[in-house]
Amino acid sequence: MAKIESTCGTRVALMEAAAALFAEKGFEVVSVREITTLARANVASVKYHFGSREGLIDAVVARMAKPVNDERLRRIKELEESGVVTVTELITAFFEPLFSEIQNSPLSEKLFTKLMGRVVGDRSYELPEEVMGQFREVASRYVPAFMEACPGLSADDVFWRIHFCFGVLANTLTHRDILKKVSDGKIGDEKLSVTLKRIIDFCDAGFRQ
Amino acid sequence: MAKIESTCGTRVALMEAAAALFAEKGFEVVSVREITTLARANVASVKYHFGSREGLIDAVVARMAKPVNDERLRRIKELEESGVVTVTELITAFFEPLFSEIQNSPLSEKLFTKLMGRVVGDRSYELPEEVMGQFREVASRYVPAFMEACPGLSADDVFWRIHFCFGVLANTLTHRDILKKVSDGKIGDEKLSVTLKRIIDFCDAGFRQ
DNA sequence: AAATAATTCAAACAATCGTTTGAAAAATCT
DNA sequence: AGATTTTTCAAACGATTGTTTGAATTATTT
Repeated sequence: MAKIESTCGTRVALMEAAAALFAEKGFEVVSVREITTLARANVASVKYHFGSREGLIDAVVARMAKPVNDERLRRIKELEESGVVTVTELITAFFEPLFSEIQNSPLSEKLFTKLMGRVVGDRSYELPEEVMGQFREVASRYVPAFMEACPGLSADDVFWRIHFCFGVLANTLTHRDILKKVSDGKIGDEKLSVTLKRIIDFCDAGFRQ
Repeated sequence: MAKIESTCGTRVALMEAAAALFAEKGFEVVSVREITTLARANVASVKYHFGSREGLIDAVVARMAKPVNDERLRRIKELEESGVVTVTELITAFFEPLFSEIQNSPLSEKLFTKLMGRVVGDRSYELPEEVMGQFREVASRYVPAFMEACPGLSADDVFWRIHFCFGVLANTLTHRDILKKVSDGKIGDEKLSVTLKRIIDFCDAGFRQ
């Protein structure tokens, strides 16, 4: 694995090395020594800068989730101010911020995508309370909006369908490369924006049935 | 965690204890000693009966996946012999065997569901070659069938949509209890068959758009 | 330039990891 | 019954885990 250069200190180098390794292998199976070696830092630097290994994970996850969730909130406010909101608009407002963040990340698209998928999908570790709070706030905005956009649906229906959309998202992010394997390299090389459109179309149809 | 009684020897006790722990925590974070303690067996018994820790994981996963994939193959043969096949029938034939197996499992429904979700969703570990072979065979049957059932779709479309269905399945299995948390206990207590119907309806609509 | 604070470092901590050993116990076969 | 195979067991293996220490180094402030 290539070494990662730090442009502003050990702290950032640690987070970027950790992010790359977490993406590749998952949170639970990456050791502190792997991270510090890749970041060209001392083993003790993790404790010094983040308190513990878990503190580093939390920092990495939080730094990644924050701009996405902020943009989700900004988008739904914008939508609600503009009048009647459709399911399609809501799904798009929920999914797109993730993908634009992927494209702006310092990590390679592939790594960032995998890492983001793990944040959403892995539950071997506890999400940091800071990120849980973000998700709760996002949910508290989007769930009522979805219910208003689908007057025929019960709260159960809406909750479940949002949950399904999450599943599509998480699985696609984490295992995007699997398609290439299964199809002998014929499928899975398209641009991220094309994949995003597939996801939105699928979830939109599933939601509206 | 409650102790697990063995009805036919250490080997089975190890597999059941391992299955329960893998379900609860994930494959990577459960130690051999945790497993043997829960199974009331010696540490060395894992090496004796399964060769290694990985051998035990493989055995647990294979034992779980086999009847499901067998039933999937039986179902699609049955469908194809009966004439024209619809997307809805294919999705049902693919999903239902999993859920009937869940209900027949010696594990509690909750644990088996989580474990099955990890088998489908976790990619921190490599699926055993035996199970990979099962999945390949199932895919080689279902993909052409889906393409025939959706004459308007390209191979790309079909692959991606099957992938999305997998995502819905994996996420629902692993994180079924999350809905209860997010909704303050109001949602998520329904019967498994009801949830299965939700999944099928969602994927069916998403697939046919 | 001296003093103070922030950061890095090699080395070691106890704990746990999966695995191995060789003998004791249990089960099976002759 | 004795002989043979299968299974269990306590104990230890080296390797690796996250964390901690206290001194050396660097950066910042006075």
